Amino acid sequence: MSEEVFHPPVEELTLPKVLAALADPARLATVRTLARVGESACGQIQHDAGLQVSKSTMSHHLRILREAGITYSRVQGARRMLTLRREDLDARFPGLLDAILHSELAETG
Amino acid sequence: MSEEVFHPPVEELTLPKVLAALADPARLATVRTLARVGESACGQIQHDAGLQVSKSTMSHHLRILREAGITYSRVQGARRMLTLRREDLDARFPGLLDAILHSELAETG
DNA sequence: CGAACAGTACGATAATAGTCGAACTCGCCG
DNA sequence: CGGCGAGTTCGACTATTATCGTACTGTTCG
Repeated sequence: MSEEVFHPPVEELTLPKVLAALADPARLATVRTLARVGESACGQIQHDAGLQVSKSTMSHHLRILREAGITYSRVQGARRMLTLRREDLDARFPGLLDAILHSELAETG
Repeated sequence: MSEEVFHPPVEELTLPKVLAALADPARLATVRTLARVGESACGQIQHDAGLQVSKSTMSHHLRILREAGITYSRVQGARRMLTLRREDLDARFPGLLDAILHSELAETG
């Protein structure tokens, strides 16, 4: 009801899509940041994650995450507040998100 | 010593590369098959996984998996015998491989 | 030896993905 | 109202990826 953008239902999340969404350093950093700070807005996430990309590129990455079912976005005024869809991800791919969040040391190579 | 092809050392495995390698249905099927049957040769894996691609495409996918550090390949006669690098993956990304292998129901969407 | 088999390497092609800047929408506030 | 800030959308460009067929290397076996 209060949803203003598309989010795939939990039963439609697919492993290839989720993995593809996470297989990008910028998006991985985004997910880690979101896990750390909880709910946050696009620009704030970009800042907190230290991502040096253009606004449109950031928007693109956030769309990939959202359409893969990794993040949830609610509109609050002029902002989009994002959260991780932890429960949905855990329900569909148990242990996956935790494994990724706990592999912090291995992200850059 | 007996290695005849390149394998990245465990400390050089990176999460984006591993996730990218797994973010493909054909390669995911390959990994699941390898987890199920243990050691197997390229052609046999392709058959067991039910992959309908050309030989060169299969070879390409197997190279991606090997270079991401997901599989180990040893030469035995005319064949390459492949195994999952379970221990290395578990050491570097604890829980990741298990999470992926246990998500069998969610692969196709 | 020579044919069949296992797999790789190469080159081409088509599709996908990442990046940006500019233009746009919407809400907020002075 | 008018401008600013937050994001999205769009079009262009580039780079990467998936796929294939063909040619190749090396192995096994009749």
